[in-house]
Amino acid sequence: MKRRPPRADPYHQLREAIVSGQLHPNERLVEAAIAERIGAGRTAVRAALVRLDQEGLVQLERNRGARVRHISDGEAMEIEEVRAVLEGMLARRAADRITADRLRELRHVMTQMREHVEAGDSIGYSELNATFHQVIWTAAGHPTASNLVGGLKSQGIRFQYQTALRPGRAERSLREHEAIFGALKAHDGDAAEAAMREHLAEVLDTLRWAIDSQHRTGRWLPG
Amino acid sequence: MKRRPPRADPYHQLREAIVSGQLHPNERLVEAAIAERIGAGRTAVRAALVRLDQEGLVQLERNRGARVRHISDGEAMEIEEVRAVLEGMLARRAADRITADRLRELRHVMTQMREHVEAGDSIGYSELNATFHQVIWTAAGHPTASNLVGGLKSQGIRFQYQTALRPGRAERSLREHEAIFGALKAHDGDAAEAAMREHLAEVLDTLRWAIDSQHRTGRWLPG
DNA sequence: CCGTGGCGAATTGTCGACATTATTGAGGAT
DNA sequence: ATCCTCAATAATGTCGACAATTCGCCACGG
Repeated sequence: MKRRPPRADPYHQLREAIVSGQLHPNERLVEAAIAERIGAGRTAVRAALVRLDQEGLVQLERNRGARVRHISDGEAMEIEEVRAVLEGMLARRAADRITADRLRELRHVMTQMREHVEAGDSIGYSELNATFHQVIWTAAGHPTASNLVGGLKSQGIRFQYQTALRPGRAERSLREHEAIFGALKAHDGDAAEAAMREHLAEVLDTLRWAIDSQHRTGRWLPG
Repeated sequence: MKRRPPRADPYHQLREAIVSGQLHPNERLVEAAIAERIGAGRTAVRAALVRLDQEGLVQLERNRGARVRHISDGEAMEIEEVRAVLEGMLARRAADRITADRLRELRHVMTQMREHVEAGDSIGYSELNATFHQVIWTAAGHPTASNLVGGLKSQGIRFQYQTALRPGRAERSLREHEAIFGALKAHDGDAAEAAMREHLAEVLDTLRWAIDSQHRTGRWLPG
């Protein structure tokens, strides 16, 4: 069951184009060009840019237009740190409140993840990964925190740094998700938060590896 | 007719008006009226509303205009929860990195806080309180987390619920800040996070008290 | 050779006008 | 009295045009 982007409004289109890497960091976003590209008026594009600026995906300078905001190495790590703290809290809450339905859902997602790992499809795995976490957010019943983590540009980071390329990462990630699932199933808040934190600590470690890897392979300009 | 101040950024003016309570929750925000009120064009006001919507201070419905977003009791508590987690992390980091200058600054703020408490000036105290926390954010050197907590509408909450009215709250709050300061001075990350969490747990408790108090004193419509 | 200053193209910021959409209220039928 | 219809009204959404600003480019002078 595939679902296409909910709307074709400039905001979602631009957001998708940015986090998916179609638009590169520091690339200039000219209102008229975008408007024509996606078939909308300049007004709508402008509103979208304001939103994306507030969200941190775009940098908007007065009289100078908009650029795709470049996420530095340090900032990428900061984002993952924040994510770890917030998702840890969410996992703890989710352990108390998760329903049997949601647990089934998670199990289903994990089954698919396993298949994608075995098939070597890291892109599909990444999407399922996002789904897995989102189900937990929902189960936590904490809209405020969910919106904050959802607003973090972590999927953009995964793309920018290709963290999935680390050898053995997928298998390990899978085990970590299983640990989280186990804690949720047992309704053990402490364990859930711990497992989630451990998982995201690994993600952060992989991010460090990816950064280091980029530096070794010729991207010597520090971000 | 009064001449409006020529330099008026609609965004900041509106934001201030909202968090300070000049504009009430659910109050409708008509673009033309605001534009004339603060002497700006409708375009600028519109952009400001988009930003405030993204920030969560304003609710923007398509073809229906904007309202000051009403923060429900539950959401207020959620916000404070998130704040506790994030500020806890920031306090931990600040303990490692804080400089002597910043410590002096904090001590100075605390001295003023003490004076305001003794003078019974809870409004001035509230502002100093905000300053105290902001200094810690700066010391933590973590822009990502700082921006997130800064974006939370916690000062609006303080206003909406009048948490400072709780008997003995100010004195207790003062002691909690001293504990945080002590941990930072000792560069003890664990203690700093613990003290900050304890402080914000107390804030949350006071918030519960304020909510309950409001319900008892005649605001029977649940938020 | 290098800094300087000023056209000129490109792009953004702002305004006004108009189309589109919700909301309100009166009036009539049941 | 209640509900429905439908015009009147008010507010938002969108577009086009124009002013203001930035930036690249090139001639000019030291």
